[in-house]
Amino acid sequence: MKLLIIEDEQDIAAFLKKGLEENGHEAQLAYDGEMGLRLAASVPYDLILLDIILPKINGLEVCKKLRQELGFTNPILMLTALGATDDVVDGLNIGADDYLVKPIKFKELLARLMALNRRKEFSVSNNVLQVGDLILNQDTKEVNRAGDLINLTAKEFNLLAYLMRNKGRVLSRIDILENVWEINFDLGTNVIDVYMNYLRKKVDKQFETKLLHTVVGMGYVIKEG
Amino acid sequence: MKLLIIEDEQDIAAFLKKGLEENGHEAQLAYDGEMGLRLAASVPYDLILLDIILPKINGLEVCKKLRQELGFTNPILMLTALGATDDVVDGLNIGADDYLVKPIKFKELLARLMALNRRKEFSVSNNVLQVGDLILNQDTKEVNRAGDLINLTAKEFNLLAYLMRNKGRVLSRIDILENVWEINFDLGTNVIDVYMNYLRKKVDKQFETKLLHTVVGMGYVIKEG
DNA sequence: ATGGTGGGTTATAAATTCTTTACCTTTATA
DNA sequence: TATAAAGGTAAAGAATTTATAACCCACCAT
Repeated sequence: MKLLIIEDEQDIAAFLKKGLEENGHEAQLAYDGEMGLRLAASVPYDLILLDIILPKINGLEVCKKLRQELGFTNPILMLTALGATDDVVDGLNIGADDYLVKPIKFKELLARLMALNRRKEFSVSNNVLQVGDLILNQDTKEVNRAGDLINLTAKEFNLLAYLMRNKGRVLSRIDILENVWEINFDLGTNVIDVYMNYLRKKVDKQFETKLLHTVVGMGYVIKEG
Repeated sequence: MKLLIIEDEQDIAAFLKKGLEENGHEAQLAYDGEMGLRLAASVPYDLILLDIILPKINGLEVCKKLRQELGFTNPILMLTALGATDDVVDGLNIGADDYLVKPIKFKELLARLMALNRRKEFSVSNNVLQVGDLILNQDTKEVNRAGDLINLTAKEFNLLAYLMRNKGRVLSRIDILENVWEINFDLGTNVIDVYMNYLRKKVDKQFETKLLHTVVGMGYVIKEG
């Protein structure tokens, strides 16, 4: 497993990293909440070990952001000082999966990693794309916006996924034809226009802020602004 | 949720039962391991609270039997005295999902119930797959739905197992061909369609809620929704 | 040989999706 | 502001996809 340890106490962090690596895992360290979030946003971890007491952003806040803003779905295991029951309760309510009380017994940590991992199998790869409040899951082929399930046909789904994979980038019709329709010639068609229209009806119409934008003479983009 | 509390200390048991019921759960009591196993065998509980120190059969033994002999797949939450770390580690290795240290803080218990429930869907034992009320045992090759035994041929079984292992994920015909038929070319066949049809007749037809879904242009999924 | 069973193909109707067409609206710019 | 180009949209028709019944074949036990 590839793990992230967010922990400011250097000796504990080093102890955990060493122990985990000796047991065949790959562990990276972050020394404060900010750094932890930055790493989690750029590397797909299987599990995150998260200390509650941290500089800059505390662990509970980090946990919430991991779940809500980064859409992190793998297990989060919190580290807490003995007796901080309220923190633990908060953490579990915010989206942590488990916790360990310091001082950490390594044997117990490993047992808990196994327990968490057993049930993880699904959220393995992060095949979830997000733009604003629009979420597309490439595994389940489900699309949600602000909680509502949106029903798309296969072509519509592929077009939206392609746009979302290139969020913020303007895609020409040729780009889109090549990548979604797998055609590299033919410009005498307006299928794309028609499909953008379909998508808009399903994705944007009933919402205030529009995500699908036309750039006249250039193509289409999906973005929040 | 329907819970079973296996606990010999009457005051703790009563305290738990009362608290859980006040929070909208249904709780039953067993005062020793034997009674606990008997109840678990006859009633389908969503979760079991299990004390480790028990008369007749101790909690660890009960836990093992629940998993191995009764095929109980829902969460087991162990109750343990402060400091009994080894018991906890053993319990987690044997198949428990979590533990609580006595004295029990009720607020924490509730938070943990929520946390367990969120991830409950993934069954613990590796050889038993479950989607809704459909249960497939990869060891005995038995398939049940709502208690009825369903008779499948080998191919049907493998196809269903593959779908269930990927519950919620839409699988393309190519995925299925590769994994169930072990063919990586050939698309001039519709065996899959035909077999899905067989499965539907046996698995879905006589039930109100359908589990097998086709996603036009993408493939098939098994899921509850 | 015979009949049953599992595994697979073919054929076809029905459902759904895709594409084109035709016409309308908006935008850029001279 | 006039004009051409670009984009939006409804609707019809084409094409693809899926469900299902019927059929075929190989294998196995009798």
